[in-house]
Amino acid sequence: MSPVLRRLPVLETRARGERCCEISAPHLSLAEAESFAADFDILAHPIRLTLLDVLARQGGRVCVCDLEASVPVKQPTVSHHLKLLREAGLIHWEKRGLWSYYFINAEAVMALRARIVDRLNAYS
Amino acid sequence: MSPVLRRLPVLETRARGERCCEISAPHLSLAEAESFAADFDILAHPIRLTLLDVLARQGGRVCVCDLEASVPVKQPTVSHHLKLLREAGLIHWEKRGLWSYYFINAEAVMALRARIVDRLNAYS
DNA sequence: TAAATATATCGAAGACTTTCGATGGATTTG
DNA sequence: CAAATCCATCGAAAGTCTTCGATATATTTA
Repeated sequence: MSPVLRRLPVLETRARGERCCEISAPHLSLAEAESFAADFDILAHPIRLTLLDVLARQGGRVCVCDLEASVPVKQPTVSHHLKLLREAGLIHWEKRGLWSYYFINAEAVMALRARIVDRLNAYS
Repeated sequence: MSPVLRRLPVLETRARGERCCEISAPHLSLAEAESFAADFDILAHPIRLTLLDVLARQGGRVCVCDLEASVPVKQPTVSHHLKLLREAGLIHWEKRGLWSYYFINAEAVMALRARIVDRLNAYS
């Protein structure tokens, strides 16, 4: 029998209303949980994942018109998702003449990946 | 000057309406993007992250009453998030007498982490 | 200077998510 | 069997997110 199982009370005979288990407080504060959730949230949309994919593959600058051609939504929606990615720090932009060019912030993406991997390592 | 910059057209003199860049089609299909987005989505909530944290730290079974004590929402909300985690395959449950005991599906969490790391590696 | 263009932003509509009170089924205990 | 308890589910209310047409701004070209 594993140590984990030995630690459990006899389940069916426990008095009602009692705590079930010796349980530690969550080590994650609410603020930490919200911050990690925001990390996952920015990635939790297929359009944003695709835009990041195009920008990462291209390596350099890509204009909005080309990004628009790579996803099945209209231009204002592309601009909206680009804004969210920008506000999350994952991409940069630059205006040149009539065009807006976007490019990956590789350092920010690596930092995000590190935070996410750390969190997931706590779970298994 | 980097190869990336040399490949760019002269930005300001490009004819209007033309493609801006030599851009490859996204290598991510819409279905793939949706599937990855779902992976991030299940983790994109502070309550779910906290519940997973408690379950992972405890290692064994935890009853709903104790999970409820570890997050600032009411019992139906805890049950709702547990259901989402269950449907995503990240946790298992078991009823014993009056109580429901939940526990981590460590294999599913590891598989999720592997998919997420793969995807993030494509971005930087 | 007028017309054309790229794209950001606005505002509204619709969809989806979160939360919780109320309820109900299942189980245990007196 | 009655009372108490745990907790899943339901349904409604509120909140948030996504999408897009319309518009505004900046820029370029004729």
